[in-house]
Amino acid sequence: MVARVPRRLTRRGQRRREELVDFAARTFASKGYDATSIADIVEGLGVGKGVFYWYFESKEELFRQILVDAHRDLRRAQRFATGEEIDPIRRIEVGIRASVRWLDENRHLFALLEIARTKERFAPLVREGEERSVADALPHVIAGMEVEMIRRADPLVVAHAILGLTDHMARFLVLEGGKPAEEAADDIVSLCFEGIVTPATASRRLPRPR
Amino acid sequence: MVARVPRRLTRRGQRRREELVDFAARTFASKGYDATSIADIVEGLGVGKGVFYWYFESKEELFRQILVDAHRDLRRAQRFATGEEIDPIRRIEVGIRASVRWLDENRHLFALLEIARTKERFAPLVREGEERSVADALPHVIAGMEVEMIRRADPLVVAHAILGLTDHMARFLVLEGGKPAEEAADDIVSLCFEGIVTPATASRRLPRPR
Amino acid sequence: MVARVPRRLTRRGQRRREELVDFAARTFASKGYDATSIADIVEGLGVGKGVFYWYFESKEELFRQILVDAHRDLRRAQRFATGEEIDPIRRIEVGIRASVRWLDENRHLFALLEIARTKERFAPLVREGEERSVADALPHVIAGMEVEMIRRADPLVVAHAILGLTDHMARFLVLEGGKPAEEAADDIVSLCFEGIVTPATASRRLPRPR
Amino acid sequence: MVARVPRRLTRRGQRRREELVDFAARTFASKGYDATSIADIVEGLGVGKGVFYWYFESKEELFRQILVDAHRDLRRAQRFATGEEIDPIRRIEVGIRASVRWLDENRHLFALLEIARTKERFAPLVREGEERSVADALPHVIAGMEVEMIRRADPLVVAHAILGLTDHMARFLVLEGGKPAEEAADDIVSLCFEGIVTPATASRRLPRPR
DNA sequence: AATGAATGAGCATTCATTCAT
DNA sequence: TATGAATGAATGCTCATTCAT
Repeated sequence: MVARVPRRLTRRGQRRREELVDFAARTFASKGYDATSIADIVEGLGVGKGVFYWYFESKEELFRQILVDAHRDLRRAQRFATGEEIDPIRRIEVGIRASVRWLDENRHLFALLEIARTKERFAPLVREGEERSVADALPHVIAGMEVEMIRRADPLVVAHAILGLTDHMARFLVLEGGKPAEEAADDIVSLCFEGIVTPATASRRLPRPR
Repeated sequence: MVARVPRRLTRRGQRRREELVDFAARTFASKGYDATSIADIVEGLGVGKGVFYWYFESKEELFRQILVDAHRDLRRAQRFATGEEIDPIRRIEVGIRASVRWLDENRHLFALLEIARTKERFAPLVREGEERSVADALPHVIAGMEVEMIRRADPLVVAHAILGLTDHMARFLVLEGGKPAEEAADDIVSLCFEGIVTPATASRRLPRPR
Repeated sequence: MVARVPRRLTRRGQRRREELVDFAARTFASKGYDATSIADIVEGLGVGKGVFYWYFESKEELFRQILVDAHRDLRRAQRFATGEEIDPIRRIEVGIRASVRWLDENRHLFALLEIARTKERFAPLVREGEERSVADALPHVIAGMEVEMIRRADPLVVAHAILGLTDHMARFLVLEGGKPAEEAADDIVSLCFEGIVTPATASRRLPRPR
Repeated sequence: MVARVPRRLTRRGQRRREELVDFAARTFASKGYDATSIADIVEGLGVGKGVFYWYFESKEELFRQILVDAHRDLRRAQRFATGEEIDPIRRIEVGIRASVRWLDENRHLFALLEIARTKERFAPLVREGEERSVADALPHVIAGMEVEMIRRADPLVVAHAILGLTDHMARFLVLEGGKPAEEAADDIVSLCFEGIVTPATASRRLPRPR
């Protein structure tokens, strides 16, 4: 009921806690949030039920924790990758590549985000994380427009498109299609920067049909 | 549990059944699959619990039913729209527009698909529907490549990219952003066909970084 | 979570509900509120756990229900008894006698009230019931003072004293001491109306000691 | 579980123990016995759980301890007050005053007694304490009867009536009504010794109604 | 076709108590 | 003496499904 003081943990306690977080994340990812019971988690680790509640206030809190950690980790990966680039297009590109690599290496967390997105209780958290990623990319998009490298349009829309396409194609190519992350990233970068039509076609845009 | 013969229904029975399907769909969409109980559904309609099990074998069967219907409906909308076009690019474009319109008009079903995608039990169904939509689009993409209107690449990848971008941007622009469907469709079509970089940049692709 | 519509019950349902209320009341009275589990109640009646929640929203709601019913019943008994009396002293007397009789006949409810009084959640309910009983007696006390039959003092204090003494002595004499209700009532009436000192002593009150 | 030898405590240990008893008493009084967990107590004092079980065998033992201590303390207060009086009526009066004062100054213990009275496990303890208080008062009541100061009646009944009235009115006037203890004691003494009817009425007792 | 009633396994959570350090 | 960690039975409550009428 009352917000609890975060426990002071011994080294042993910290290890336990991490064990719980990791195992729970994988279980949530494979069975879904509702279908995963606390019993599943503690039995999977061979510990008593009380252990769970020694480390977490509730199932919900743990899930939230996992989400926040995942987002922080993804963002860290993106930032680390883009750290040294100057060229705005290049920055975006390495961002995409870092994302695909992370999604490949943390498939279960990727799945978790999808799950969370569909739960009213967790959706805001996911959206918030997404907005932060978009916000990270936004300056590069704007910079790209200023130097006429990126077509002038609503930069927010463009940034979102990049993220959405990366997400969707990473799932399709890497997770479902089994393509190596590096190659999938090539495809995604291509799609983003070259578009899907030939230059000749791109310039002869027709009036809105219907 | 023996597989049950689908009931032959009177006209009144059919109306009842539709009522159940529609109300359930909306409830599933707003509360989620697990959080929606059979009681929620029957109480919401002011009928007894027996009614539900008269028309459906289980909660799962109902949900499956809803999903299949939704996909059939979406596909019908897409097909109807593209019916008269010849130009492959144009066919794709009207397909996108039809999709966005449908997602706008059937927001709850859109939400439902997202939910289903994250449940192991229903994911194959959604994926199957998606594959069918991709398959519908594929010939147009291939045709576009043959007449050099679409850049030569794996047509499956291209088709998937179009669908993924449409989905993602429709959610962001229409559902979350409140943009009118028609304008959102303009944006999406633009993104698909013009890409996000200026023509000058598009041609000077750099080597893969890192 | 949401306040539930009271169920429409069939005759069979009503009987079940009463069975539950009665059995629960007796169990609560003998084991206490916390020590009585829902399992105790349903197992005692040989029914499934769901039955309980078909009729009641929660353990707390049931307990509250029982308390309110008990108070209503007690008050009804008191009112019925005093109905025809005119003399204010006499009205009070028959009220006392009716209370003792009720407490004797509903020992388990008596115990329940004591239990409820000590639970923060239920105490207001009990206090409220008590206040109502006091309010019922108050006019008689005031009338008695006006005709110089009752010593002039704060009538609220006097009314409370009568109730408190009745309660306490009924428990001591009837429940713990096994005295017949009628005789216990005699004692209580005596104590109330004759006080405990001889008339000679009563008039020579000394100054406050210390 | 073997009965444990009471620990021999260092001075520091004794202080710790008292701290626990006092804090626990206040917590039990405000939240109730069942609702108070060992965790509440040790966390409230900022110590580990082991501490509790170092000083007490169980939650129940601690509660029992508190009850016994409370009774001893109350009785000591009563005895101290009546110590010098000779007049039996006066002895009773100072006893009442001492009780009210103690209840006022130890509100949480008062509440505790009420709680304990409703728990089968602890009720005998409370009853025992009460009987002891009654036994303390009994000789004064008998003496009062012998010198014709107190109406001849069952002295046990009279003694119980005094205690019951004191308890009930102290709660109503002091705890719930906020009246100063001294004034409340005046009221209670009045009620006890003067009764509630006028002398004229007291003598014309009517036959038992009904 | 439909209703109210019933079932019982399953779930998240609590907590007195014990244990290793 | 004291701590953090662990145990596991018990609890209130939910819910898909079945049944009698």
